[in-house]
Amino acid sequence: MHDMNRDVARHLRLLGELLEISGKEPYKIRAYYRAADTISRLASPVDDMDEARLTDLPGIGENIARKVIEYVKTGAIHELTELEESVPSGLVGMLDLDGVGPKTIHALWTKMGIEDIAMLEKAAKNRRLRALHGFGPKKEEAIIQAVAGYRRKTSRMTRKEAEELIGRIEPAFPGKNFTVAGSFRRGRSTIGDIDIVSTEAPARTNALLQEVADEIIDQGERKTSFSIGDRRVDVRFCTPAFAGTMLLYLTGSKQFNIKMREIALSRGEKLNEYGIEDREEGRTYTFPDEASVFSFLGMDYIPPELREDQGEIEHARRHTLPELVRETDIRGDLHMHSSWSDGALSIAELARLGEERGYEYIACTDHSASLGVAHGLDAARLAKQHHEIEMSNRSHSCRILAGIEVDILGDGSLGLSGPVLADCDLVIASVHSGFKQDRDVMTRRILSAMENEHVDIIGHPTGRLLGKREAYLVDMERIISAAADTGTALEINASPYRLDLDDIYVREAHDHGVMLSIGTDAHTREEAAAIRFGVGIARRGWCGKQDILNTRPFKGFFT
DNA sequence: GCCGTTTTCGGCCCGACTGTTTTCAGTCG
Repeated sequence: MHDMNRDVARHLRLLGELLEISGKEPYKIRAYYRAADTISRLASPVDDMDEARLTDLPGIGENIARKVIEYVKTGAIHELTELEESVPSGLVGMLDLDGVGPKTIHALWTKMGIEDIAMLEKAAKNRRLRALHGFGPKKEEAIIQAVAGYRRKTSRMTRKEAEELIGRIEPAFPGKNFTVAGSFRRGRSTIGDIDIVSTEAPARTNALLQEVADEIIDQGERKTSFSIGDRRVDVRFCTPAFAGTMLLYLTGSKQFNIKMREIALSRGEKLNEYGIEDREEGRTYTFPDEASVFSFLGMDYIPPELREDQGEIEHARRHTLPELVRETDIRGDLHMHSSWSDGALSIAELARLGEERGYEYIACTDHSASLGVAHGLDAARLAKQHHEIEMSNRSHSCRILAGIEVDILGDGSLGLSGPVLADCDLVIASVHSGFKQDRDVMTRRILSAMENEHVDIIGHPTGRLLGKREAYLVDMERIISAAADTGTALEINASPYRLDLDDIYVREAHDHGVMLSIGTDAHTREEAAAIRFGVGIARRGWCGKQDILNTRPFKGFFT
């Protein structure tokens, strides 16, 4: 995300949190949270937006627009600065404790002088909290547990980790009557907790969940929450008759659900996870699947990946949603490594793997020699590799494209010369060094690679490693605009550790008519299956089949 | 504070579960 957008979003959120702890009106607070949300998922920087452009954004009115402009100009928001002076800074951190919310914090602060997590923990252990109205021994114990949980709090999971966790939960559903919903189903690049809808009998499943759970958080006939591996899992039980509204509800997103319920309200209906109640007739309609819910509300089916309240609801009502790319549309993987550099598979093994996966082609894109660590290829070895690729292509139905992943060097030049690149079928240019350059230098560095006539694709364009390394500083607006001008494709790197481009930039690129390519960056057999993650990100970026380079058939690929 | 295929004012999604309560507030998703 753009730094300024991130800063502005963070400050608006903080403003909301401080107002909430101060006990201000909930709707005002919600407005700040919503505005922070909008700005944090904005692809273009707020730096140079005027009041008119800002107020066009959903959830941002005159008041918040002025605060955004104030922050961009002065680096501070006056109202926030004042609030920070009157509210101890440690209180905001207490919001991260499970089961501790703004009302609790307000009471602890004003009635007991508790100002941070350490003070709270001490008071709970000394059994002083039970003196407060509404607090008892169980609440004290819950707070002690919450502090412990906070200390081992982990960041969001990769999708791969989430899949492994789901694998550990599966034994509790021997009948397989469950669907993973939430951000996992929406295809988000990282996952916080796991949400599950199940049509199993609650009593039986609850007993089985006891076996897989590390700790049961709460348990009921309709809903059970537990932790496993320091992750939270929420299970909602339903019958097949109302599985549609239950799945819709638990898939979210939160903003999407709010908007859907507002639409139902405007029709004189009430939407919840059990169905849709016609308030006039007083009868409730139930829906066995999501499609019938959308249909009832006069909308087209919205794929989970689009459910973020980013315009998809309006499109669904006007019947103008795009048809999204599917995994079965993918005809080849455009980014794989072989044993010629740091991969595990030979060229022939790549071809066989491609055949097994039903691909027409795989681009073998090993590293160039300038990256010493990865047994990169120089011109001589590349020529030998091309010969082996030719041999393989004679005997396999899956064609290997003789590609290269060439380094974009610090000054924007490439790790291999023009004539060498000209001999390749496909050239991916990627940044693998000098991540600390300033924004303008990095941006111009990538732009010069895009201007090189041999470069087809920019690999993992922002260089992020999820949960490990932030994206380098780069002006994605300029990159996207240059990609449109030069006809260079931007990669959606499908590795679950990267998922780079981020979906907000994919959507921006898509809107600018930029072609995207999906590549797994696989070094092993197993990693080649990651293509599904990349397709998910493409879908979240509103991409159809026509927007993705590797949905093209082998013939016509080079046209 | 935001917003309008009812509205420029008066609304703002909805329900499960827990703990501390005698009927509900707080938190969460």
